[in-house]
Amino acid sequence: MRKSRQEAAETRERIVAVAAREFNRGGIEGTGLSDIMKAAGLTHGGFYKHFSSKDQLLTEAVSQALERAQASMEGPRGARSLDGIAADYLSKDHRDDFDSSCPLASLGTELRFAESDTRQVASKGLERFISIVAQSFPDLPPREANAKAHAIVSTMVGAVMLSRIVNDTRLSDQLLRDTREFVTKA
Amino acid sequence: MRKSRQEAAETRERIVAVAAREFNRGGIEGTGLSDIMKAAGLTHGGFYKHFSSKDQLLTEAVSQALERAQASMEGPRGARSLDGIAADYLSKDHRDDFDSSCPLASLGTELRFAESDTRQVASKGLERFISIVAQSFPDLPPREANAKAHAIVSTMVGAVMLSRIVNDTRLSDQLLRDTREFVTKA
DNA sequence: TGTACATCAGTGAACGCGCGTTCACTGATGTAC
DNA sequence: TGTACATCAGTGAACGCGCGTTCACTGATGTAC
Repeated sequence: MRKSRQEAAETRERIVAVAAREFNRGGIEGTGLSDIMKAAGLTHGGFYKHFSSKDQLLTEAVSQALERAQASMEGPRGARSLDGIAADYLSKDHRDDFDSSCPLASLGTELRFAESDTRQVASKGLERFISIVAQSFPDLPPREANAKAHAIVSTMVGAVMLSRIVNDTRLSDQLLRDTREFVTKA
Repeated sequence: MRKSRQEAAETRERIVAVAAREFNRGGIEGTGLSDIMKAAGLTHGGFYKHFSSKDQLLTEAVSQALERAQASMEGPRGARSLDGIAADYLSKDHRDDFDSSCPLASLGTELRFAESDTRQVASKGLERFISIVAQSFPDLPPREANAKAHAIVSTMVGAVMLSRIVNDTRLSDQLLRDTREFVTKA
């Protein structure tokens, strides 16, 4: 049954990638380790050969999800324009797709119950998000650019979260569209 | 052991009020019926004399929490000014106090897993919030006022949620302050 | 290079625990006469 | 107004279930000589 070191390393990566998707989709408490292991093509018993706890996996999954979500915000020469970032972040695709969703918008209110390590990773991801958005205001003094970025990141995360709660598609779409226009003009 | 009809009605109200606070504080999945009943001074067994399920209680608790949070946004003559609403919503008090917290900011990402009734109540509460904020723009055409309100509500809900995740107090405070200034100038 | 042994990735059963829910029971309240 | 009975709010034990975690086991991989 033993797998080679390389296979084992690949398995571990696969679990983290699957976990990032499953947590985004089902929430932290709503997603069991069995769900994740099954989605990774394994049985649940082997989990602890790779991770010491659900929380450790969560921390790595949130970290990877943040990286993946933010990768598309940066082009070859630093951050993309705010218009481009907002167009992606506030798209129906982002709302409906959990594979590369921003975990701040997917797991937001659950993250405050997570252990210290996870919150640390989430905080760092938020700071990076803020700094990417702040780069869209090269003409503003750094303090002002940062302050504006704080508000705009809050706006985008809030809009995606709310658009997912609402059970009326029209309102959900409208929230995204109006917020995108608002951010673009900011 | 039987209580009078009035006492029973008071007990039911007390459970809903306590539940609103406890759900806001601990999240939906993180708060057990035993926790709520204990906080209401009862044992868990009697729960089903008042409610048919946890979800029914959740629906009523979210409804009441929304009403309580929005009551302070309206004065004797309609909605208060946006400055006043933002000052309260984006205060440290709101961030740190779960007794009368807005459930959109406390339970946000968990609400999308709730049953249809609960999501309906949350959606209606969001629409009411939007309409209150839209009243702050009496000089704008209704369509524009509504669009602006969509973005501003997203901003406020997002900022409070993020300020609760972050484990660095300075960043948390800054998020609230910067967002408040941004909203006030909008 | 070949052999003997140690390692360990993955399996599947089992663990204790807390959850939402049910139930038999109690005894004060409500109702019928 | 008083009495006999039905109702039912609240108690506390019990239920089945799924969770995170542990464990004995398997057998291919890795290591030592």
